[in-house]
Amino acid sequence: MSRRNTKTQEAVLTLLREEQYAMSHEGITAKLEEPIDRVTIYRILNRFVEDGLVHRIVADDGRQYFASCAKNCAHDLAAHNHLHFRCTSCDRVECLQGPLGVELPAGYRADNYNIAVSGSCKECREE
Amino acid sequence: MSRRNTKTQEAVLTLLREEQYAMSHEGITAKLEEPIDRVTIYRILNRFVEDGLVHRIVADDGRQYFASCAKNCAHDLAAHNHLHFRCTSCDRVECLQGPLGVELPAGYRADNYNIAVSGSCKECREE
DNA sequence: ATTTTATTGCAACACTGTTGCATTATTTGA
DNA sequence: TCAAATAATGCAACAGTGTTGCAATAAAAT
Repeated sequence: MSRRNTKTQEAVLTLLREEQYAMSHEGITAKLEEPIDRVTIYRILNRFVEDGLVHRIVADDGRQYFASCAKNCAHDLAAHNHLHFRCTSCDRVECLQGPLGVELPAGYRADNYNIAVSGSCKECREE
Repeated sequence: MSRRNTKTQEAVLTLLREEQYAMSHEGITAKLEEPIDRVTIYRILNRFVEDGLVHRIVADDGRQYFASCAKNCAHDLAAHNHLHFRCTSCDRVECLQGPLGVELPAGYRADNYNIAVSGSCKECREE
């Protein structure tokens, strides 16, 4: 199951790398110049997550957001252990600051961290 | 919009209070003796959340889970600032330990904390 | 007992994300 | 360079979660 290079994948990855916010499928669709099928976008994103190029955040609106991984964070669980903030006004999701001291009780194993706080971001509050 | 007492609401609240895990709509339906309409359950749960009787967790499967609030946590945002763990084997969601030191950058306001970690719980790992 | 209106149940919908399958396009290797 | 193998795409259809509209029901208030 080796990967192939395609324009569509390139377009999505470039978009995610340029954007400072985590993007939902909806946001990605909106920003793409050439329209790409909804299903294809989801499949591309899932592949990126599998390959560790992108990380997946489930915000507290229950939707998936995707953000380009910082370099070398591929498959590094700890690197995904940071805070995500969703602004309920502008609906942007951003990754904030470094790792949090989230500790599980003995005997538990974490496979995925999903730390999502929602509220109003600085920009929206200043308006 | 004052509230009225009904058997259905009583049944759902009792269920949530007896259960040590946070429950999804699905789980609630499964445990109810008298069947209650899906829509009604959602409406009851949303009312409970509004009234601060129950808190809502969005796990990293994107689904809503509901847990009876500890006494006096009603509308107290800080009290909801704790870790939620979803076991991907037994699919149970539990509320773990005390508040976390989640700090937002200056200018941000948090309206909702949703800290969800998934993995394997102690019980499932011991099997 | 009667009125008021919160609650319920049904049908229908909106939305997110996935699966199946035929078609297209990238790789690979002769 | 061309042909075969197969990854990626697009369309249709589906599954699941959660919501809204509306008529029927039932709790509370008079």
